[in-house]
Amino acid sequence: MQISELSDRSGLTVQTIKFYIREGLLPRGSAVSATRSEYDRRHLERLRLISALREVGDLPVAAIQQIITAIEDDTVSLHELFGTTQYAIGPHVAAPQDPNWRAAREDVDALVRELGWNVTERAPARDLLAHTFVALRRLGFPITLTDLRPYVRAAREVAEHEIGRVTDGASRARTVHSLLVSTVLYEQVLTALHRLAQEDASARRFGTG
Amino acid sequence: MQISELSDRSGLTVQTIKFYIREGLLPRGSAVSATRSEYDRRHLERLRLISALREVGDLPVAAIQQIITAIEDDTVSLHELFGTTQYAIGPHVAAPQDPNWRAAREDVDALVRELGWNVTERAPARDLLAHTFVALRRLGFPITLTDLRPYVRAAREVAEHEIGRVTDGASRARTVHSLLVSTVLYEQVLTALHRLAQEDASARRFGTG
DNA sequence: TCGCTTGGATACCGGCACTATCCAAAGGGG
DNA sequence: CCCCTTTGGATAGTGCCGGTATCCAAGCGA
Repeated sequence: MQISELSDRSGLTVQTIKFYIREGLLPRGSAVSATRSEYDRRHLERLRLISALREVGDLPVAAIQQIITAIEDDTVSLHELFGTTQYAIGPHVAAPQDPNWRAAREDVDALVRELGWNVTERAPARDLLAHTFVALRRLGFPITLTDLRPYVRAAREVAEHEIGRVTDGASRARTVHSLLVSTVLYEQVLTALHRLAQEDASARRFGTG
Repeated sequence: MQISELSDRSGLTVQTIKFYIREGLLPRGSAVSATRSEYDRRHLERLRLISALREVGDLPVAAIQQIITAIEDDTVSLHELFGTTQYAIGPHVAAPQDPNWRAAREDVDALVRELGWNVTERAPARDLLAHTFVALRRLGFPITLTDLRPYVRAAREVAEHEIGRVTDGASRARTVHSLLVSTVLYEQVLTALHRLAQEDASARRFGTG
């Protein structure tokens, strides 16, 4: 198919597709002549993946580029791809020497150790959690490990479910999509349901009717 | 205190503080002379709140502005403030006439109804969830209500815990902070723990050691 | 033949969250 | 009292990001 058809079917403009090619998110079509290239189903699927990661997952283009690079390297295992995705998602904070921050990060590391979770030292999610600790404490809402218990429980159950859902038998492409979907997209599902459940709880507690 | 001290204590530059005043996130100090204003503890607390919502919650300035406006209006109830926050957080999607989108949104509405949740029709989280449905289906990963069960359970438990934690006896300012913290900041806590739990699950399932 | 599409390159744009500058009018230490 | 710094307030500029727009030469196709 030509780029115009790719555009129609993906819902993205030709310009945007060219942009994604420039940025290395999408491989070039196979050149048929100097002014014609042929695109196939995989290009379309790739574009759908990019759209999902951008529009739903809200990932920056640069992060998607890193993920794509890992996807296209067949020597990258599923777990390594997972790590790449986590790292690309961020946040990327240069650890400040603020003692409060250091203490929070220490608490996070202790928590992970206590839970026995097998998580990289560099996982940005550690920083994200530490960041929330610092902010909570600065606002005068100290956080303790018992406060976290319900969150840990919920996170563990949901994560277990997600990783278990990754289809392992199919093609690598399919499996990889399955993994990304389970992590990036279902994170949004959890967030959305969390907000809805909060609103309901708020209505019951504070609502007037 | 003067603006320079406010700057030191909040960790924000004088420029940024002035910017927040211009944007209506922070009230002006009480003018002492043409070139001197007095700031107090509330200004500092406000700045800490703004920083938390910006840096940890990743809210845009415009969203924080809406929340602040609601905070400062004493006639706004806690539940209304909650709604304002949810709305400010977004996403703000102009519902397209795409039939897939309509169907997804219908599914979300049906789910909310079935759960008996008391949630506004306009809650952006409905759109967020619908958005994920569309993306998942386009990628060939259809989603069913049973898939959602673990998420619903987790979301409900955590939300219940959060709303229950909102301190109701203290001053309005304190209660309001408590509510915002419980929603915006703990959303990040949940996200971070979710990612960590996923990495652990991934390590166990796909890890090499 | 003639208009439309394409590949490829380059330039440009709008939104966002600051950041820099400037000015006149105070402080305030020596 | 002098002079250096700080401040309030306004206006302009910056850097990043994710696209858009434009242009050109080279096909394609009716």
